Amino acid sequence: MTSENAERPRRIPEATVVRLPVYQRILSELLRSGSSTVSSEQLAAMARVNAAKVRKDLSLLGSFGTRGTGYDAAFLMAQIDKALGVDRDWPVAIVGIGNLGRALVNSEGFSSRGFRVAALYDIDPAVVGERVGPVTVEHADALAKTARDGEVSIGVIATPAAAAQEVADALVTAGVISLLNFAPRVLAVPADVQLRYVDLSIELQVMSFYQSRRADEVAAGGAVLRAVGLTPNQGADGGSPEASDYRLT
Amino acid sequence: MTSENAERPRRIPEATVVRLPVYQRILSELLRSGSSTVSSEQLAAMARVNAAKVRKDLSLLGSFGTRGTGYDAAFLMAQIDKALGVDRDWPVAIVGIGNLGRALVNSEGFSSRGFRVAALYDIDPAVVGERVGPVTVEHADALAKTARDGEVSIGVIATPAAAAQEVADALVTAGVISLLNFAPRVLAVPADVQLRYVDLSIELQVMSFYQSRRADEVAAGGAVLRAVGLTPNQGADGGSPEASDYRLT
DNA sequence: TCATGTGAAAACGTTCACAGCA
DNA sequence: TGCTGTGAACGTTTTCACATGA
Repeated sequence: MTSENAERPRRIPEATVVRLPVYQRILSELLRSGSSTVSSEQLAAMARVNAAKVRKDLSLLGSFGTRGTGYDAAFLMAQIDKALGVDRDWPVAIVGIGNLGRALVNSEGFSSRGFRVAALYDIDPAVVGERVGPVTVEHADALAKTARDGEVSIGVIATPAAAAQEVADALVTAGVISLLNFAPRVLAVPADVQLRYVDLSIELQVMSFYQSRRADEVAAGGAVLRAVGLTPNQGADGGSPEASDYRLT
Repeated sequence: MTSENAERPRRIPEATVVRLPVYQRILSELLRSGSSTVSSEQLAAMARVNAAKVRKDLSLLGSFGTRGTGYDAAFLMAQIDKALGVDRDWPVAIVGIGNLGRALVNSEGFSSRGFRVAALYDIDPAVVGERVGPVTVEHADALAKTARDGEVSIGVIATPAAAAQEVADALVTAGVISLLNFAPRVLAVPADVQLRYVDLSIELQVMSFYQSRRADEVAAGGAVLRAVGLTPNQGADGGSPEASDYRLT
C-alpha cells in the first residue's frame, strides 16, 4: 500500500544498514570526481572493507551491477537512497543552538543528502529569534506544537549534558520517535524510540584502545614490522599497494 | 614488559570495545547520582542491551563483580579505563577551529574522560593566535613539528570537507596513527592508520532507514500495536516497565 | 576476460540457562 | 536469596570460491 513495490524487500541486516551510507558518501565523491562506474573492489578499498562484503551488501538490494564492468554510480546511489528511505522527506529539528548546533545546521553533510532543517530550538533569549541557516530559532517551549503537527521526523539534541534528558522527554512527548543525541549524557527513553549517540569521548576511548593495544604488541615484540615511517602520497616504491590507491583528485 | 601484568589480557572483541565506553558513561553518571554499586541488569537497561551481554563484556576484563550484589561502580570504571588504555596520557590535536572545532574543545565529554587538548590548528589568520579553551591556535603549518615530537596521539579533523584529505595527509606524515574525522569526506590513509568517522549524515541515514521501515510495517498492518502515544515521565499506569525506569535524578 | 552474484563454510557475536558463590 | 560468571546453543555476519553473464 506504499506507492510502488518494484523489487521484493529482502531483509537487510543491521550491519549492512550502517555501511550503506558509507557507500553513498563514496559514490557521491566518485561522481563529483568524474567516475561514472565503480567496482566492488574500489568501493571496498575506499570503505576499508572486504570486496565480497560490498557485493553481498549491494546484492541484498537487488542486482544492480554489470558483470565485467561494475556498478553505475548514479544508479546505485538512487537505489541505496530508496533502500534507506532517504527518498522521502525527512524534516529534522535541532535543539540547542550553541557552537555544535550551528556547526550541524551549516554542515555540508546535512543538506547534501536531502535532509531538511525544519526547526531550531533554544532557550537562551539572546538566541531565540536569530536566523541560523535556513530558519529562525524558536523557543524550546514551541517544540511540542511543531512536532505534534508532524513537522519533525528526527530530533537532534545538541544541548549541554544537563539539559539533554529534559529535551529528550519533550521531543518524545511531542511524538518524535527518532533521536540523535550529541550530548554526553545517557538518555532514558521508551523502548520503541530509536536512539543513537554521537559522542566524541566514546570515539576517543575506542581509538585509545586500539592505539594502546598496538603499542603493547610492539612492546611485546610480537608485532609485524610495518611500524611507523609511512608515506601517504609520496611516491610508492612498488611495495604492496592497498587502500590509498583510490585517492580522489 | 609493560608496567604491571596482574590479569591475563584476554582478547577483547571489537563489538565489546565499542560498548565499554558506553558503560563508562553510565557508570560515571551513576556515581554522580550517588549509587556506588550497579547490577548487570541496570547497566543493560541504561545501555539498551541484554544483561547477559553486559556480563560477558565485563567478564572479558576479569571477575570484578560480587555475586548477589553487583559491581562496584568506581572500581569497575577504573578497570575499564585500564582495559581501554585510558589511564595513559592521550594528547589530542584538533584541526579546524570553526564552530565544530570550538564545540569539541569545550565539550564536556572531552576532559571529563581524561583526554587532553594538546594543540589546535587552523589556517585562518583571524583565528591563528586566538586562545580557545586551554590552548592557543597555531597555524596548520606548525602541525608537522608538534606531532613529530610525539606531542599528539590522536588527530581530530574538524575542517570543511575540501580540506580534510590534505589535513589527514599532514597528520599521517607527522606520525599520527589515529584519526577521527568529522568532515563529510572519505579519506585515503595507509592501512595501518586507525581511522574513524563521525558523520551527521551517516547517522541520519541510518535513522531514516529504521523509521521508514517501521512506517512500512505499520502501513502493511503487520506491526505491533505499540504505536505512538507514549508517556515518558508521566505516571506509569502499571503497564510493562522497561528501560526508562533507571532514569537518573 | 573480468567482475558480479551467491551458495556453502567458517568466524564471530549474542543469548540462554544454570552452576557457583556472597 | 540474588546476581555474577560462563559453557553450550543459537543466530548473524563475514569470507571463500566459483558459476554466471556481460
